[in-house]
Amino acid sequence: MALQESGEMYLETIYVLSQKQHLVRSIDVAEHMGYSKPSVTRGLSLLMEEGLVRKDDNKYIRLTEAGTILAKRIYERHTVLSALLMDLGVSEATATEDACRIEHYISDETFDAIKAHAKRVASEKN
Amino acid sequence: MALQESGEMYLETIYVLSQKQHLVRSIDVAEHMGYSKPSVTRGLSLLMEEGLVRKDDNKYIRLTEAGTILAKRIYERHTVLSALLMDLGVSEATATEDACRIEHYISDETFDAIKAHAKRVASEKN
DNA sequence: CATTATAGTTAGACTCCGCTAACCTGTCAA
DNA sequence: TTGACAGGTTAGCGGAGTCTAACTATAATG
Repeated sequence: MALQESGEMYLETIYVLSQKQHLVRSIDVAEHMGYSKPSVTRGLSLLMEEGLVRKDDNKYIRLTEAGTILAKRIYERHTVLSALLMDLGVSEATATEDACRIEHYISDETFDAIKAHAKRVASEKN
Repeated sequence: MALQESGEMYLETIYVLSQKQHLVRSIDVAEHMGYSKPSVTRGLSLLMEEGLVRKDDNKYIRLTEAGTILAKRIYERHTVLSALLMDLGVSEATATEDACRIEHYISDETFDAIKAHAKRVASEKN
């Protein structure tokens, strides 16, 4: 079954954290998301069942290949969406916050259209 | 407490339906949303507790003043959002569908920015 | 008048996804 | 060596919001 918003947020968080620290633990995810430790244990165990995440012998969290693909996809939505909002004049803080929710709910078609728009805007600026 | 996506969808549905048929029953809401009758009973009862909806003696559903204000607000988000998406080249069907989900998750600031953008686009076309 | 269909409700199950409480385990310092 | 602390897990709760099954009430029809 398709991932819910919750699962997508875990993936994205792991992806973002592993870009700045290389070793990601459950507690890091919990602190970053403002969740309790058990919530993270539970959330990650579901993602592990789906083969999107694994933990090594030291409990460090890794995205699998499939998980990485999904995480990148979500994160790209996030960046493109917040760029769109900022382009429309929304403050960075709000744009980031709103993008973080919207990113889970847009179709591929809409996302592609937004990406194409961003490209046009970028080329106009040169 | 603030309304959830679910409650907002009921309000919006009642609002839309009451614009085209004047008398709205639970079953209409259920059919329009693809929900079971008991789900609608339950959903509406929560909205009634919050004073957003009431039923008259014949069980016809009405929005209260407060409910109408909220419903209009949500519906406006819907129309403005789908207009934006279509302006970006998204098909009407997808734009409507995506707007229907996104509308519940954008901040006032973002909505205002989108509305301002729509205004600019409209004036450019003249 | 009895039957059937329609609308609504009640009761209760289930999923998702948070939470707290309590426990286990390993590390590090006194 | 022991004691504290940090990180992780287990068990179980609770709210939101859907569902089905089964009931009630009302209206239409033969």
